Amino acid sequence: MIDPDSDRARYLQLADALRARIASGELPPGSRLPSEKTLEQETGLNRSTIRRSIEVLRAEGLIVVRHPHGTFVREQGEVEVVEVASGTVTARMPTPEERRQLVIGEGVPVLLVDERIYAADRVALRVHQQSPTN
Amino acid sequence: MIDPDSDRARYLQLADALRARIASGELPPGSRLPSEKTLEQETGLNRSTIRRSIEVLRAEGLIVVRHPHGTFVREQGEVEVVEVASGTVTARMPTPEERRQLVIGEGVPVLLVDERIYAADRVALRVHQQSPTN
DNA sequence: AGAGATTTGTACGTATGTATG
DNA sequence: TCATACATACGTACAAATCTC
Repeated sequence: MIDPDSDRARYLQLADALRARIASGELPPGSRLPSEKTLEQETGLNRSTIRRSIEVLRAEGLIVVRHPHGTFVREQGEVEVVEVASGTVTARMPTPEERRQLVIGEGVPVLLVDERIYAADRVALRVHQQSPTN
Repeated sequence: MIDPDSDRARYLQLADALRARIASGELPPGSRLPSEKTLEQETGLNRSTIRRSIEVLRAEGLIVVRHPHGTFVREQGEVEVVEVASGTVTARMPTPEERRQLVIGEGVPVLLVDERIYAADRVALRVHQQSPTN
């Protein structure tokens, strides 16, 4: 599965492989990835290299690591819809303080609506034209 | 500066220290951080540990690494304002493909407006009160 | 309560490669 | 050619948190 002679770094190859297994549904949301030890055995890679792959997927917001339970495919929870009539909307990664205060997982950006801030995995913004078509 | 006996992990202590130096303006946008070797000497930490700190700041979108020039405080470039009359706005980290196609740096999320996608460090959304005739 | 197994977290060391100036 | 600086990848050891017996 991993080609040590490839131009592509091994940790990226493994990240690609795991990402593909998630995207395909083989590893559905909530499911646990193989443990680091298992991945070592399956791939022949060093544990440090395995962990770098995991870091990549964490930064992408694809997985969450729960110590010492394992590494899990992120589940999408309830999304609150916030109505926005006017303002400026931007997004960025949260500061550590914002991460703490709003309890934001790794790899999850924040949505900024003027002065308001929302965790992007729990809030979607609804921009109306005139009246919502409900 | 780094307390090896602290409960807080050393790589997080260093990340905190560098983040503070950036926030204070001591390391302004565009400036180069000390090299890994310099940080090793200054902190007494192992290079691997130094690099973990750097990774933290990269994931936060605070810095960019240009191999082999150095590590630099991210500069905010021109921000295009995109007018949005209606739709649903969300944000998430980009996929690797999106990163390539849109040339998005590390630690930069994307803004999704229905089917449209924008790099969050180059685009801000302007939501109208009364929409123009689309 | 205790022991042991499992799994991730932290931190060190070492070697070599890649890219730029 | 040489020096600098980041990148990759291996290895080792121990710690922390949780679960099971």
